[in-house]
Amino acid sequence: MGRGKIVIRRIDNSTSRQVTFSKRRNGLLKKAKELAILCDAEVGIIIFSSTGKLYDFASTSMRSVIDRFNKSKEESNQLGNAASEIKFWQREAAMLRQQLHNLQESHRQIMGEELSGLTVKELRSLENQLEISLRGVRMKKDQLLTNEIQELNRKGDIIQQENEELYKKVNLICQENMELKKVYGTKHENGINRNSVFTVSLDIEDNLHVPVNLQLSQPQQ
Amino acid sequence: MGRGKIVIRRIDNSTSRQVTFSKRRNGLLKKAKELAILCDAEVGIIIFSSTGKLYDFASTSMRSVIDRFNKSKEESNQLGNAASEIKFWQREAAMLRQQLHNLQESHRQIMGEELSGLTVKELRSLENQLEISLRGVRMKKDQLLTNEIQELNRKGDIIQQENEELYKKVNLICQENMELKKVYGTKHENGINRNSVFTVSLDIEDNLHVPVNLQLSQPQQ
DNA sequence: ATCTATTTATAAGA
DNA sequence: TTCTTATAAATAGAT
Repeated sequence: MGRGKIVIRRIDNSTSRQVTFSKRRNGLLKKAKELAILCDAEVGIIIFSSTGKLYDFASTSMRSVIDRFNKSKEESNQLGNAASEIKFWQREAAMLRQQLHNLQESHRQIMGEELSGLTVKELRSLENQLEISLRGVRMKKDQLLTNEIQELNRKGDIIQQENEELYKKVNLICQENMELKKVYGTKHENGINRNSVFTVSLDIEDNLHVPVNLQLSQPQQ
Repeated sequence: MGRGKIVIRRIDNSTSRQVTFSKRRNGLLKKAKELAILCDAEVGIIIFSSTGKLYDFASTSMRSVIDRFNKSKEESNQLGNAASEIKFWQREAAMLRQQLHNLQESHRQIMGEELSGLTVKELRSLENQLEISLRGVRMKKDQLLTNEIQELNRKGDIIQQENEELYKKVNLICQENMELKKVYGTKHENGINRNSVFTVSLDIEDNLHVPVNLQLSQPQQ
């Protein structure tokens, strides 16, 4: 795969050999990673260049790969006198790996992947489970939203109440002002006081509508 | 590099995964051999399929590769150092336990349990995922049922066709019998032949309705 | 390193 | 598993 075909034989030119090594090594490692991911395999690669430099890849860990290799090669323990504690932890890890694998499997199915191989009955039970889950999630969500609405309504009520009290106070003060004006108004007909009171009154009436609307509107989000 | 581009992600369909594993494993091993030869490198590859089957290659010998690897890593704690190996497996187990724990958590949530602590946004995403899963499961189930119906219809058709042919044959034989009776009938008026022929004809007509009904009825289950 | 003409690998389909 | 074939990917050789 290149400008020309080559025969598989040691490359004589040391520079070309070096370049090709670098390119192909990367290719090999990439493909090993892909194989591990695509096919859910455990892969380990060890490469020593002709100059002795080490390059390696392991989809899990090299130790795990090599240990598994040794175990697989001779069902007995050839690592020599492996202490029983090592054996214990290895079994522990194997057991956990198995559990993880099983859970991953069922998780994938729940997520709607890997459905081939299931019977209609199994699919029906899965469907049922998903419906139950969906109901649960929706109920929880609705509850949260309802709580939020209630909370907003409560706050709205408080604010409205506050405003009503303020409104009463303002009216009271207006009244007081009127009384005062009646007493002192004829002395200053230039209207400065009248105008300022009028403006304040308008502002307050505008603001009073806000909390009322707040309570009636649907909380967004 | 194929009829279509693929993303590097675990292949869901177990059959395709198996086929791809087989193809790519061969490709990887071939490239490893080429690298070793072309570039005068020492290469070792260990592959475990998802079903646990071992495939390996070593340009020299796996023992040599692994020994060199261990030496190169300059880990005094090679395959022999028990203390470090125990530590390794303990760490491995802890890591796996953590993974298992995380997956269990998310699995519980997917199953509609343990929903407290989730925000509305998270619940919405969960709901969405469940809907997608449910759609997938239902699609798969419907497909299986549809296939079953098709298969039943196909079988029904075949049986009906068979019966039609049998019906034709019977008619032909009846006709023949009639002819024979015309010729020999006057000689034996005791009616034994006539009765037996009549009975056979009735039976066959009864049977003929069965396959027709079979094809029209909806397959159950 | 980067470019690209070619070869090679392989995805999809029987 | 093995074959075929269209297409994607790797890479040999050049720059």
